[in-house]
Amino acid sequence: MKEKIQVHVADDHKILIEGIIAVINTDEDIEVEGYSLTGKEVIDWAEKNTADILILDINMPHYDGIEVLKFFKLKNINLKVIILSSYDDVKLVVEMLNLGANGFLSKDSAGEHIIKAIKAIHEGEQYFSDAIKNNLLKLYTGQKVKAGQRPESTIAHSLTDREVEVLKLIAQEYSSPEIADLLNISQSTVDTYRKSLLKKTNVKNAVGLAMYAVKNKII
Amino acid sequence: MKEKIQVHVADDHKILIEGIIAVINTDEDIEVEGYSLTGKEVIDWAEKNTADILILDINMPHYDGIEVLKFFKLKNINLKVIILSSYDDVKLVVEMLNLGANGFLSKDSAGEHIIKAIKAIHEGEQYFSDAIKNNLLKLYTGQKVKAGQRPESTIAHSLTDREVEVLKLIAQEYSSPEIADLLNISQSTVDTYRKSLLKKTNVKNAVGLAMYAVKNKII
DNA sequence: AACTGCCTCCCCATAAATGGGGAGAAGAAA
DNA sequence: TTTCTTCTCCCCATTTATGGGGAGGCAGTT
Repeated sequence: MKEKIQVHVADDHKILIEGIIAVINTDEDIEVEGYSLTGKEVIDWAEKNTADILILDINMPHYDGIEVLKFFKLKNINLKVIILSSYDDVKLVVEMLNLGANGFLSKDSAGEHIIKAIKAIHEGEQYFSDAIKNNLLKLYTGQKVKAGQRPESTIAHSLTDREVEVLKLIAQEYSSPEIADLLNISQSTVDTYRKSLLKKTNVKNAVGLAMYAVKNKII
Repeated sequence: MKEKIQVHVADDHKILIEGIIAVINTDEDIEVEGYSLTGKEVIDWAEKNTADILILDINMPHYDGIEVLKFFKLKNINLKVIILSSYDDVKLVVEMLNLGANGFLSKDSAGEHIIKAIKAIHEGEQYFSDAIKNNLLKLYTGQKVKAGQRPESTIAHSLTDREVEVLKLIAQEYSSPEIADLLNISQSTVDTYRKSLLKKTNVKNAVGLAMYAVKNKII
């Protein structure tokens, strides 16, 4: 008799965690090792414990999914990660793939998909919700997304630290003069960041930046 | 032996529904009658079927929670409704109370709270997540929120149809000249709407309007 | 008839945002 | 050393957004 696959679940919605646990418990080969309610809890947990697979929500208080992945990369923590997402945002998927995520599940998908995803990823494959897979294929026409293969990021023009700082403040309704004040830099500099943010994110105006920040869980 | 309380669950996240069903099944007095994945499904269901209590997500595709409540009011459908919310937005709570919602559960709350909420509401009381209750009390100091009582809305300066139209376009990155074009009105008029929107929503700028639109599920 | 809410448009002015360009300093990477 | 990135700041100009006011038309209510 083989060992059960150990899974850790991280999501800020307790009800959802309970649902996932209930679903996973219907399968004999998988076991929920524990759960975390915030990104901080995940990081604390990962420093002392381990599991085979982490199911990770991208939207959590105190360090979101992306920051958790960055932490793992930094600390060389090797954990297979399934991203649980409300969004089928392709840019986000690419960024997370580059950060080491192994699969993506939309919260819309039925519970049974969790089981499939866990087993596939445990076997070293990748797993994508249909919606996400389709979006990916549209982007990387000709490139197939299958086990062991990872599409190269072409749009990962990731924002610099300072750009993210400014973006956060823009999304919080601050004007350029106010941001300049808060960051102790000149308004010209803030405006420079505005321009590069508009270019990099490919949106039209500050509203678009705010929406981008929301979608990408920057705020 | 008394009848079980019949509950219908509406949420666009199947996993969450499964979680709620799993939780509810642990209680002997409650039974899940069925579920819906979109607002439209809820409305279709409500026209032919009934239950004691509806657990309703505010954020669903094809008619969101608020529109479902409005439909119930219009059709005089009397169903006790528990709102399942990711947001503790007070304005939203007040609006939904006025539309006939009986209780509010944050998705953050543990599963056991669902049971409590269902039973309380079935007894004719109201039920609020702690976070929501606290916010409400802050607003209506002195007014107690308990069974049979419903706080009067003081901030329900609900937006007019045209204002909502403009707001939607603002949140989609359109500028005033563009909106004027789309709605076949003059830029001056669009700017007038911008002003009244800023006043009514009490935000600072277009970014704030966009965020308001997101929070209040207007887009 | 008087009132009220909503939609529409205009005047004025200032503040803010966008779009283009250039450029220096510091530090990391090659 | 040279190259690259990031952060910083400035010039220019135009377009948008914000803030204040007023006002007519229209529909529905009292």
